[in-house]
Amino acid sequence: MGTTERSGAAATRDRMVAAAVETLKREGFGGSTARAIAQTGGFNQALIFYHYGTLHQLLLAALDRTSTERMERYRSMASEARDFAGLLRVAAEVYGEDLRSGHIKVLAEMIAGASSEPELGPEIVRRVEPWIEFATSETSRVLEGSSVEGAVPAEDVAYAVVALYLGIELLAHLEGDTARADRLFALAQNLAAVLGPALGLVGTPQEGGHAR
Amino acid sequence: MGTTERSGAAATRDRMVAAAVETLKREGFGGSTARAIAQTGGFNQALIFYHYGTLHQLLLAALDRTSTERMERYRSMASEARDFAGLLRVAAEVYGEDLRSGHIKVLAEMIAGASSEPELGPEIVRRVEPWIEFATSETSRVLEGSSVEGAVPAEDVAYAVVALYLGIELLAHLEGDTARADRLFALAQNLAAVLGPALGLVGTPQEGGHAR
DNA sequence: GTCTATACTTGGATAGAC
DNA sequence: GTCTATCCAAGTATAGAC
Repeated sequence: MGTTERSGAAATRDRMVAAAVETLKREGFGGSTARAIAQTGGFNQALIFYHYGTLHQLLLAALDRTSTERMERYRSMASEARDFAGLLRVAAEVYGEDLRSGHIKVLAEMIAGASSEPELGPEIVRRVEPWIEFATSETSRVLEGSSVEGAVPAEDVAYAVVALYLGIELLAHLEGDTARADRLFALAQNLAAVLGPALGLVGTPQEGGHAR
Repeated sequence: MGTTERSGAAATRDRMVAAAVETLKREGFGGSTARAIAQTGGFNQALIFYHYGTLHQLLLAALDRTSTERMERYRSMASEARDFAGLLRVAAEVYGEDLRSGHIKVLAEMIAGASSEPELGPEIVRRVEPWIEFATSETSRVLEGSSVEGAVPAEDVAYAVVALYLGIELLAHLEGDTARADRLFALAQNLAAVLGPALGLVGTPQEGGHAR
């Protein structure tokens, strides 16, 4: 039991969330109508309203699922990295998965879509915050003891990193091309190898349990 | 004459584009319906189809207008800057204008909205490319003669910069807060002051005529 | 809990008067 | 060239049968 499968209701709700995620990735926010999602999942459109009340609730549930799923992945990724370069290396790997699978696209689409549905705004803000917090704690860890600690506020760097991720998603999917994004991570790793030691950046994120 | 005002047709088309831009900023892609735009501009909804054929064409015209307008501003800004730090300073200023006025939001919304309207994709790609090219040429200029030239491909940096701009737009408007973005530019200027000289970054973008 | 049928709304687009 | 009126498609959401 749990979130996997089961006869009846829970299993259906699961399938519906999965269908919503897939539709958001493929068709974007504007293309994720109740009818489109139902067709993707092979169930009836009316079920969405029976189980979730409104389409927005289902979309938010979809965002919740990808968000927590990926957050786990990013956390375990970060806990494995031993230094700054290693953190960047695994980050590139995990982000590569996202880019190709479209997980972050769900977030970007929901953020952009929120402009036309004001009621979604606050709900989405709540779901973006954990990512900024995660990026902040990883950044502080990397900066700890470095020569720029104090001069570089971790929150600001974290904000930039999250923004960069979202922007890359937008561009990569627009052009249907992930090669540039891949090269960007390679470049970041090279720069890290050069600049990191010079600034005294190390970061020892493996001390576990530190999760916010 | 020209793009400013005139009796009749040209003036109306101008008002329509202006209304489309304003609506895109305020309501996002999904909220920019023909009816919403017409109401914003105080003209009749049917006029859009008379003058532009389809709503998409008007939206693309709106993107064209903001895009070329802002490109001029960015170009003249860049040509005034004498070194890397100066470039960052004026960039912060111009981007601040954009952030508050919502000019880049139009671009971000169109990119995100393109997911659900496949026909828009190629048109939007065409309108994003000049920005990446502009960022690329500015980046090469800054890197020229520095110690990292050769190790740092200008196109990749430019891609990252454009992505970052788009991402900041999404986040800033979601949270209705431009303070973080402002601090980010302040931070970038501090880092530039420290790292720039160390890497031999200078950049002398004032040699004019170098456009594109 | 799931389906079919349908009410209601909104939006893109066209026709035709002025 | 601009307006009113209207058509038609697509969307959210509900009612009611199974």
